[in-house]
Amino acid sequence: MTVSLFQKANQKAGKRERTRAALLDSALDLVAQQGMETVKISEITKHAGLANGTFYNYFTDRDEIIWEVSYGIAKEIGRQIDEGMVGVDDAIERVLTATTAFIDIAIDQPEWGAVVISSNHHTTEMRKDVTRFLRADLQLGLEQGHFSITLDQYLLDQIGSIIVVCIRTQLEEGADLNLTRRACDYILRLLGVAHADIPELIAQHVQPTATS
Amino acid sequence: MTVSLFQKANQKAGKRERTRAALLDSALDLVAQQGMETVKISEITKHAGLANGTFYNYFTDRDEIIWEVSYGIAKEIGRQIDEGMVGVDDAIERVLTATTAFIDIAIDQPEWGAVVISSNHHTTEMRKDVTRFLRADLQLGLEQGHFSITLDQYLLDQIGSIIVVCIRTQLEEGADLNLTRRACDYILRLLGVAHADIPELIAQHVQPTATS
DNA sequence: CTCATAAATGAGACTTCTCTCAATAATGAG
DNA sequence: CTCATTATTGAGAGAAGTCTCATTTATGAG
Repeated sequence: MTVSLFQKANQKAGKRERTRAALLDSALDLVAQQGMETVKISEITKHAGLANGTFYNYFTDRDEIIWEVSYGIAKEIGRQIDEGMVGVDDAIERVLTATTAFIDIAIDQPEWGAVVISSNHHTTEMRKDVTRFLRADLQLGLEQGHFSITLDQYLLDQIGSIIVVCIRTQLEEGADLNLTRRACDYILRLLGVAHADIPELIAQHVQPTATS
Repeated sequence: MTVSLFQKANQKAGKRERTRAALLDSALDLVAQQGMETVKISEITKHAGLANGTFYNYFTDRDEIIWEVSYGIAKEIGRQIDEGMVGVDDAIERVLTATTAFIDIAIDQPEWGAVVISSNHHTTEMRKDVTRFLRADLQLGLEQGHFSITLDQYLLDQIGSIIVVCIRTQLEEGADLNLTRRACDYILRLLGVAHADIPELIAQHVQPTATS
């Protein structure tokens, strides 16, 4: 159940780094279970197998660690998405690839999905971070003549929100590839892609295999 | 600044009803300012000009009053929207009318807008309540051959979420009729309305006059 | 192995609320 | 106006956390 996003590459780092990562991973776990609002410091330390006071050797307060958890996840998801996009040149393909990758990651790792959803509601900053990967692809699509849109943060928020609803629904009701396909459909409709072309485009890109 | 949704028709009711309504209106005000999570009971009573203990003559705990506030608003918005829809027969017109009315109400009365946004995130029940007015109109649109959709809660959530993003953006950045028009545009695109028809449809329905 | 340094510990002082209740005040029917 | 009923009051007990700090424990360079 426990993932170790922060421990990851730090196995051989000094004790200080390892304890810090243990606290972050513990916080991630708890945020996943109960949301960002209600996690208690005493829970984070207990769940990490540490004493209460240890927390204060590493973070000044609750907000600080919660923010680092969110940001760490956002960066990691961005990294994973980029990984799968190398060599994809067509803007529509890029949008579909990124969207399905994003949703797959969030569903495969519900801890992250929960954080993505909370962050999206609560901070404009995180929202910009999460939608940044889309902006360049939409710009490309405009240049390639695929889209009929006004490209600004409002549009990015609307698309991000389609993705978030898709993730939230699957987290609540169970994974369902069909909902991912429909999210892709809705996004292409929003972007003004010709209605008749959409089914074929999606069929190619949303295969019933999960990400690695 | 203070609205009196709950006091409204109760001016002549007994003292009990008036105090209860005062607490609800006070809670509404505070929820609007700081969200549903952080409102304290002691704040609600203080802001209503009552003593702390009075709260417990009317509600058992925080959740109870917060839920009543949300639900009261949802019902009132539904009522106001229905009011403006009498005699509108075409499904597309109905969807546009309801959408713009909803957004206008939430922007005109930011207290309500804030609650709508919070409720949407937090309870499936409230989400169903808020999207109920749409369901029948989408069914009508299917029968009239206007839409190309699968009509279920997922679609309703996606449309609701477009509206919520529109409201959130305007609450954060100031009222902007253009964002309302674009939300309508996005919704019609989502519903599969022919791209070429949309501008004209929207121009008729989103006038630069606010609701009554 | 030794020892200076760094890390971890957890009891408890503090803070910030919620909720109770005996005492007080207001209400309105007769 | 009277008085039983109903509503309000606010002090304080209790619950649930946060954060501090003197003390103990672990680490690893020499």
